[in-house]
Amino acid sequence: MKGKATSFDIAHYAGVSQSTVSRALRNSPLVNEETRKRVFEVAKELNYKVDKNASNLRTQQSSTLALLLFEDPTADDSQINPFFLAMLGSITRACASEGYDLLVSFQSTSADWQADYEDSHRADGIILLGYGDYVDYQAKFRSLIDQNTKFVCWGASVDNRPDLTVSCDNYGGGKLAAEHLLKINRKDCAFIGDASEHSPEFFARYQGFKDEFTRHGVTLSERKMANAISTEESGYHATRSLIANNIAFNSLFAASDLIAIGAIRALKEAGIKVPDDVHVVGFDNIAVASFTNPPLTTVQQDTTLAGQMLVNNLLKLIRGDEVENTLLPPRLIIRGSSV
Amino acid sequence: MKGKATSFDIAHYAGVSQSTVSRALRNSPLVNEETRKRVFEVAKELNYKVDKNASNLRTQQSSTLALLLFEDPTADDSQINPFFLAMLGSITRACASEGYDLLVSFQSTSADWQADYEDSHRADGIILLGYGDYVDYQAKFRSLIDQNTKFVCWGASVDNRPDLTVSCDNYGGGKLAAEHLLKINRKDCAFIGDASEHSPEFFARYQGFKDEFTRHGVTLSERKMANAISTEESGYHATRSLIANNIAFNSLFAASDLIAIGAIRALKEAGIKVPDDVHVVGFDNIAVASFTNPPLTTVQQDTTLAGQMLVNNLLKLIRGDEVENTLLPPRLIIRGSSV
DNA sequence: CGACATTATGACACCGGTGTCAGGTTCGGA
DNA sequence: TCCGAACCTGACACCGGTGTCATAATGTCG
Repeated sequence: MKGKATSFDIAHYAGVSQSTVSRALRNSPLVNEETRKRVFEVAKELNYKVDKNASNLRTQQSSTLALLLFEDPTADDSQINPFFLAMLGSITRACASEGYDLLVSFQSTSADWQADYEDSHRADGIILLGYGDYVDYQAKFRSLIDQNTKFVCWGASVDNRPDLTVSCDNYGGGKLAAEHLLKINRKDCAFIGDASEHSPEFFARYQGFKDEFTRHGVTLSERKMANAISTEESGYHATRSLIANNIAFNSLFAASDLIAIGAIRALKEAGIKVPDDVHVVGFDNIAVASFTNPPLTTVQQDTTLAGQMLVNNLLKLIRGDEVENTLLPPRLIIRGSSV
Repeated sequence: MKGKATSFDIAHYAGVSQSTVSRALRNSPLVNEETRKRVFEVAKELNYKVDKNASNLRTQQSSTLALLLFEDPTADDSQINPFFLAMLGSITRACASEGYDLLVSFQSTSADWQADYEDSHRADGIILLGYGDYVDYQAKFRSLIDQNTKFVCWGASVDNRPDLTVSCDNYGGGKLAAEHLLKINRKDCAFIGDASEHSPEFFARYQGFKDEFTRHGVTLSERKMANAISTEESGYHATRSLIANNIAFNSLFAASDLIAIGAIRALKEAGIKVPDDVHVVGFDNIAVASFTNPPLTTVQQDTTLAGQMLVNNLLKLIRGDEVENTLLPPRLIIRGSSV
C-alpha cells in the first residue's frame, strides 16, 4: 500500500461501497451491524484515518479553534507573559476535553490580523488573548462581527463593547486588594500600572482599589501613581522613579504580578524592606508569585476556569446558543509580601 | 453576499475564469499583470480568503505542524511544566516565522496517540515534547517511521534511537554542574532525580555529573541519591526522605529546576540553610529560577534555540533534506543558591 | 506570408470525503 | 399473494480549490 489508505481502499477490501464505509465509520444507524464491524476491521488493518481536509471541506467546519495571542512588544522578545502561558495551557486542555483542536498563533497588535483563521475555514472560532490595542478595537471587532466571525475575547468587559468577553472581575479584584491593605492599616499606598482607559483591565483594578479606599474615607494620592506596562522591567523602572522623587508610601498595589516583582526589586535595591517598610500586593497569581522573596500577596485569576469559560462560550456562540459576557470571581492570596 | 466568497465569485466579478483567479492569487507567472491586479482588487473587495481545506485537500499538505505535549501525570492536573510552556512559546514563534501554523495538543503518555494528526492530513509533521515513556518508544517510533510519518522528538539522543531528536547536551550540562561544585569545593553531593534508563535525560545529566566527579577522584555515594520526577512535590519528598535518613551532604544537584525548588523547600523546612549549609544546582533555567529564595544556580537549556531547531529540522525532514540529530550546548548560570 | 514560439486563458478532472436520492431486500399484515 | 414499511446499500453530485491540457491571441523571424 503506497500512500495513505482512503475510504475507497476500505470499500474495496470490505466488499462494500465507499458510501457505506463513510457511514459505517461515522456510526450512522443506517448501516448494518455486521457490515460496520467488517469496515472497522479493515480500517484498523489499513491504519486508516479520515482525511480532515476532505471532511472539513464537505461539512464546512473544522472542529478546530484558533487562539491568537497578542503581545505588547517587549525588548526581550523571547519572553512570553507567564499569565498568558498559563491561559494557553488551560485553553488547550479545555479544547481537548471538548474534542476540538487548537491552533495557536502569536500576533502583533498592530498587524492586520483580520481573523484569517476563520475566513480560511481553518478554525470554527477564535479566542483573542491580550488584545491590548483598545484604541481602535471597536472598529476591528465590528468588522469581525459583520463578517459573522465567531470570536471570544479575554479582557475587560467595558460598556458598549461589541464583542463577547470572558474576564476576571478586575474591579472586584482591586477591591479585594484594598480591603486587605485597609484591614492591616497600610493606607499610604502607591499604585504601579496604567490607570487610563488605554488598558481597561488595569483601569478597572485601580478603580475598584480606589473606590474601596474612598469608601473608607481614604483618598489615594495621584502623586503616588506611576505608569507601567505588564513587564518586570517596566515595574522596576516605574517604582524607581517614585523612589527617586522621594515619594513615600507604606504599601504598594501593582496592576500585575510582573510589575510587582519589578517593584520589589526596585524597593530592595533602594534599601526599602518588603514587607516591613512596604507591603506589596500584585495581581494574577502567576506561578512565580509563590517563589519570590518574599512570596507575593496577589489577587488570583483562575486561569483554569477562564480557559474553560472561553472555550465553552465560544462553542456556544458557534452553535448559535445564547451567550453572555462572563465575569470570573477573583480571590485574594495572602503571602509574605504583606504580612 | 451570503456566506464566504469563493474563487468563483471573484472570477465572476473580475470577468475571468476561476482557474485564472486561482493562478493570479498564487502569483503564478502565467497570468497577465493587469489581470492579476484586477483579481486582487476584487478579492480584497469581497474579503476573500483561500479555503485552506480545499487547498490542503488538493495539494496534500497543510502548512501546519502539530505539537504533542506529553505530560507525566501529576496530582495537580492544572499545572503544566513551565519548561514545556517555554518551549511551546518558542516553537510557536518558530513556526510563525516559517509560515506554518501550529496545532497544540496534550496527550497522555499511555494513550494510543498514534500520530493522528499527520495521518489525517491535519499536519505535515509532528513535534513530540516530553514523551517520557521510554520503555516502549522503540516500537512506537518504528511504527511511526514505517508509516512514513515525519516527526521530531525533544529528548535524549540515546544510541540506536530510530527517531530524529533535538536535545540539550544533558551529559555536558551535568559536567558543567559538577565542575562548578568541584571548583568551590562542595564535593559531598546529593543527587535528586531519576538516574535510571527510564528517563534518559536525567540519566545523561547524572552520568555527566558523576563522570566529572570521578575524573577528579571523587566518588559519588549511591546512598545520597533519591528518585524524583520533574515536579516540585516530588523533589520535596525525595529530599525529605534523604534528610529523614540522616544522610549528610553539603551540595545538591537536582535533575530539574522544579525538583531543585522542591528540594530547597525541604531543606529550609529542616532548618538547613541554602546556600550556607547546602549548595543547590538545578537544571533547565525556567523563569521561576531567578526568583526563588535564594535565586537558583542552574544549567540553562536555550529554549528559543531549541524551538527553532525542532521546527527547522522537522521542516527539513518534510522536505526530504538530510537531517541529523542536534545537540544544543547548555550554559551554567550561577546564582545565589551556590555562592 | 507561413511556421513557430510565447503568452494568457478556459475547460475539466481531481483531491477524499459527506449527504441525498433512488432502488433492492426482507418481513409483517391484509 | 400482494403491498407498504423498515432496513440497508450504491450511485452520484458536491465542497472549493489546484494542476494539466488544449487553445486562442499575439509576437517573431526567415
